[in-house]
Amino acid sequence: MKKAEATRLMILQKAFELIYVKGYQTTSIDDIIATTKVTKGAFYYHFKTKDEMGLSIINEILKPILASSFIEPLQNEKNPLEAIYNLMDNLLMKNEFLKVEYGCPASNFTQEMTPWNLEFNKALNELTQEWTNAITATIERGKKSDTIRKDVNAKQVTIFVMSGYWGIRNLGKLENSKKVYVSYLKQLKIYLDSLK
Amino acid sequence: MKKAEATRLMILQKAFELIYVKGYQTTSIDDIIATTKVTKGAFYYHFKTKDEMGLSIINEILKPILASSFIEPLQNEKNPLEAIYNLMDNLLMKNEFLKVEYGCPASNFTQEMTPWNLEFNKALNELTQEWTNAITATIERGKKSDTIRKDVNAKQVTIFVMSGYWGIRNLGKLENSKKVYVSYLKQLKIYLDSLK
DNA sequence: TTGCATAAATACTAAGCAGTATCTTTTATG
DNA sequence: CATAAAAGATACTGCTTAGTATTTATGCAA
Repeated sequence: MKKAEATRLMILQKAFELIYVKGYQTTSIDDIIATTKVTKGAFYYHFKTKDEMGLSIINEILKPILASSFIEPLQNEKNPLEAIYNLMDNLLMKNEFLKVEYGCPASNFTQEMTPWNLEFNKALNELTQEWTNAITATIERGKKSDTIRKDVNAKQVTIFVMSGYWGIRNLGKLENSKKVYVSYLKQLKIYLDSLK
Repeated sequence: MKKAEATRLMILQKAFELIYVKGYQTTSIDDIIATTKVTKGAFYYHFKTKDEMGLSIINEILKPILASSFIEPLQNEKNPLEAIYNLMDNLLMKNEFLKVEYGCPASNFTQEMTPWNLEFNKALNELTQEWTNAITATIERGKKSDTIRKDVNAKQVTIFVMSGYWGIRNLGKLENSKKVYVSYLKQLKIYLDSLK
């Protein structure tokens, strides 16, 4: 029971890294069993299909990453606007797992799987919704504590900020350079300051 | 010479539409010859490989679209900030070819082909660079005509605006709704106004 | 009309793909 | 230690893929 759970998680982890680099469609099960050194029998013991594995990656790998790296940091800072800026700065410039040349895993997944796979779409939507809610809540906190103007539309700002993040990840991927991240962050700061 | 050129273009056009909907990897040559009703012999007469066709799509289909729908509109309006806003509004809300559920073709291509295909990356980079230059030039025009503050960093603003566009296309794809476009556009307007 | 390059049709190949059937090993429990 | 279930190994299947080899039709210059 214990060791099996470990292999399952190891498969998910390694498969996730492969998919992050190569994309879901182009990562074959043979690729996965080659890098995990797990046999096909073992793979199909743990997962009925490739898509079941893909969904497990979203729910068991991506969700915890979202919680720890995308949501928690927002809740541990006092100043809401600083919290949002620092989150982005950390994700783009300091996070060691997310690489500029591979973009954002959730964004990649979305681009690749949506709209032709409904189950993936649903799982990714939930993921995004969680992040959206966390950012919106942070802005509302700012409005309550008077660090953000009352007339600011929290939901709209969230969408604007999130779209910028996804877009700059894609742009960084294209240019293979963090330079664009720096520009983005500077303008993000200016934009966020305008909400005070 | 004439009819052959026509079939070639027809293949590119139909293949582009298929790829826009399904993605490059998952669009097979058999898919393409089925929908174009062109035989494999004809296809491989016009294109040495699938990737050569893909590059031709970028250069012969995407580039003209970029010029006519993404760049020209910027040059035909007097007020630079309005030009940028109206461009985005048109692309997101009014353009009949670009569908919310399929996102932005260039962004999709970038996400899917970069970083593992250098030639695609180069072609897409040129494409993006052209758009970047056009937006930056528009902002500089605004600075000269005093409709935009002199201390505004044109390049930075361009990157910020472009990343927002790409991101919101991806978000729209995920939610399969133009609602997010409306939110994005409202905040874009506020942001652009802050540059006056 | 003949000759020849351009253009297109047909049938094939070799490799890769997700998934399965069947067997063997490991592990937990009485 | 016996045994049954859990976990993993191996070999295979049927199908799809990009690309090729070869043949056939078309259009145009002489």
